[in-house]
Amino acid sequence: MPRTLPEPSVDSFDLTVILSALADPGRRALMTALYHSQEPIDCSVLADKADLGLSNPTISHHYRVLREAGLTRTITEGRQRIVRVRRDDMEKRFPGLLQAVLGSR
Amino acid sequence: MPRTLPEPSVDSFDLTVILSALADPGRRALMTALYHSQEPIDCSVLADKADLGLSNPTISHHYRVLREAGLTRTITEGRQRIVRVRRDDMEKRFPGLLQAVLGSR
DNA sequence: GCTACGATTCGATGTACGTCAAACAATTGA
DNA sequence: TCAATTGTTTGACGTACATCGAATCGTAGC
Repeated sequence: MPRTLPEPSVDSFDLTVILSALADPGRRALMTALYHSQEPIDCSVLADKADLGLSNPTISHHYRVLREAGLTRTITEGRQRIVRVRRDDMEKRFPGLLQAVLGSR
Repeated sequence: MPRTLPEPSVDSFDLTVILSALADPGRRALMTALYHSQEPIDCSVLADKADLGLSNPTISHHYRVLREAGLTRTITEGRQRIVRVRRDDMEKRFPGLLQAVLGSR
């Protein structure tokens, strides 16, 4: 059965944690691809699309950092992981931030 | 005679550097106070206003990081340093970013 | 059950960063 | 010229973090 991986509530979003998450180029590449894809997407597909030169453990680590910051929601689907941007929550808490960081080009 | 301390041109702004600079709570406190003060302000006055519990060397280091990221402009005025936010440059390069990060308070 | 597969966790390693005390530099005023 | 003031640089220390290989976990399909 599908389940949602642990994530923070909107109220506990921490700007320091969020900016630290977005400061890393690899994580920002993932977020940019995810942000522009609109649809939820398979983690490995997204990783291919972002085309980082990183190992699977490292990419998995980055997904965890993004999720635990509150930027993404991850749902298990069999052996896959489906990830999406938490647009509404981010917009509610830090309006305009994602657009400003990821929106350019 | 007053002089402007070294700073990057708008074209060489690096989002990774900028987000890393803003990710630190102390630097963000300085930036928030500076952002809301509108006027250029003396560095030590700003540091008092931000009320960080940090030593002078550390605060000086943070000012340098902010300046070298392109977030601030610093001008020497005798023994003082006058610092201001590079609003126009930031708005041109990353529109909405400062407002999203510093505006909420 | 057993095997293959996708993804995470563990352990280790190198590097970057925040922090401070001490030393240094530059300016002001006597 | 000298001393006080203001801010920076240097050097050191501890911690946090990005990264990878190897081991582990959970699911799918036989």
